[in-house]
Amino acid sequence: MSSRLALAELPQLERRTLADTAYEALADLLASGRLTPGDRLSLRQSAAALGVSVMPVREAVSRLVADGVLEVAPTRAIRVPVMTARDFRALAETRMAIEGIAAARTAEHRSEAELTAIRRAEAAFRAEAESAEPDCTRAVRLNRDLHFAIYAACGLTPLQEVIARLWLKAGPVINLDLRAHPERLLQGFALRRHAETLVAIEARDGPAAAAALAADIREAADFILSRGGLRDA
Amino acid sequence: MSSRLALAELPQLERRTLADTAYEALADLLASGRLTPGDRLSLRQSAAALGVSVMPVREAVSRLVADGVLEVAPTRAIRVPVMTARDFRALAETRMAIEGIAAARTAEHRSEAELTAIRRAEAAFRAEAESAEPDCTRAVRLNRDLHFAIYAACGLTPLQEVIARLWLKAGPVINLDLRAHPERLLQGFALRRHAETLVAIEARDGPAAAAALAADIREAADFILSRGGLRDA
DNA sequence: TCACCCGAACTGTGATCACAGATCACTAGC
DNA sequence: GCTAGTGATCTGTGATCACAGTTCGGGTGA
Repeated sequence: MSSRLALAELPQLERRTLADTAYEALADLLASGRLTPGDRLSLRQSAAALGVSVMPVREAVSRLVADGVLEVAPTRAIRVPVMTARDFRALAETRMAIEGIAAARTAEHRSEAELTAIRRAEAAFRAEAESAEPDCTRAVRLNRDLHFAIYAACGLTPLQEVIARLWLKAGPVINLDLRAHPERLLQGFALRRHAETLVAIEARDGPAAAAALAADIREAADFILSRGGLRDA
Repeated sequence: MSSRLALAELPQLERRTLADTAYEALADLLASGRLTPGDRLSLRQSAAALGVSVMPVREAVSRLVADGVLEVAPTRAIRVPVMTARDFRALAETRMAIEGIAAARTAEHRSEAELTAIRRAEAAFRAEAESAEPDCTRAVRLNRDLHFAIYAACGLTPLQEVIARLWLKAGPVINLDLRAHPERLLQGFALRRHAETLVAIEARDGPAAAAALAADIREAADFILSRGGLRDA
């Protein structure tokens, strides 16, 4: 047929189910901290809010439960898990190890284009953090963008997916803390570690990139733990 | 009440839904290689086989899809993903990195009881592999037991969960290969690496444990890739 | 004033039905 | 003989209903 070539250029249009949409909506609620540890979630209420039946929400929730981002209590209530300080520490250590690996690989494998993207993301976060009136919500998103710009260049898709799930799990705690204590952002804690990481990636120094990024995670976690907002183990 | 203490000793009995059971049944099918890459899965047929309605199966499948262990094709067909050689290599490299970390942490933190458990698991696998007529299915299970005995001692629950998901994802490919080429087991490839890992853990040598375990994963992956059973990227 | 109990309203879980789209065997037309 | 089309049957997706267990508020008892 004459249209063979033209048809070949058509992008595969993705199939989005209502469950996918519901998943993203809930994940966003969690990642942005509007759903905080201990909060309960009702299938029917969520469904009503999203304007669909319970079915898609049910599927979305079951995925989030499988990820450990939500949990069903023995009483069958769905809620955001309340992490103990011990749990949070373990999660942070896991993130330091795994995200450190990704940063190291990025430092060793990154292309120039990827380096440019990382530089741009770092600059965007810095601009927000150093601005006269930083917007916390925006800063959190830019911080996430920077981290994932780094992980995207590591060359290992499964590793990225693992990290994305860990972030989803840590999201509620981190954002809850940030909303309660936005001053940390102003002190530019993360800025130095980000700069160190960027320098290491530029220099193709894997171990240094891993160390700097792990330090970033550790300091953020230490800060949150020092606030004492988490339940003891 | 007088029975307060006695009641406190009761273990919380877990609530098992049909969806949980269906999930385990399907996961077992995948991990044991009875469901191989490319196979299609029907909700209704699976439900009939399990003697339940489609609902629990649906939920189980949606979890497995979220884990990347199953996928829904754009035609809405559910199937076991067919990995390209490139995908499998990326998965293996991710596993080498992450499971290496776990092994290193185990070497540095393990208790004597955990070391004993690991020794026992290693001996069990060795006994099966060196027996006159090794049973492949059994050997695969013992190999898994050994690896997870190591990971269980790493002290980081989130890390263990991450690894479990990676194994589920790699399961179909590995088991498919093993069923097609059981001779690798007989040659005792893995035995040396297991022994090296055990020695390193005994000596509390983290880097050595990570290297030995990563080598175990790499050699298994290389063997499978050399068979050419996987589609090119 | 406090503890208890009962019932209404809610919870997640599972089954069933409805529907649009995909498959596949088969046939009509060239 | 081979292709295009057609209809029965299957697919996953979503909505709805049924049910048992939980939660919570209001009343009754002491």
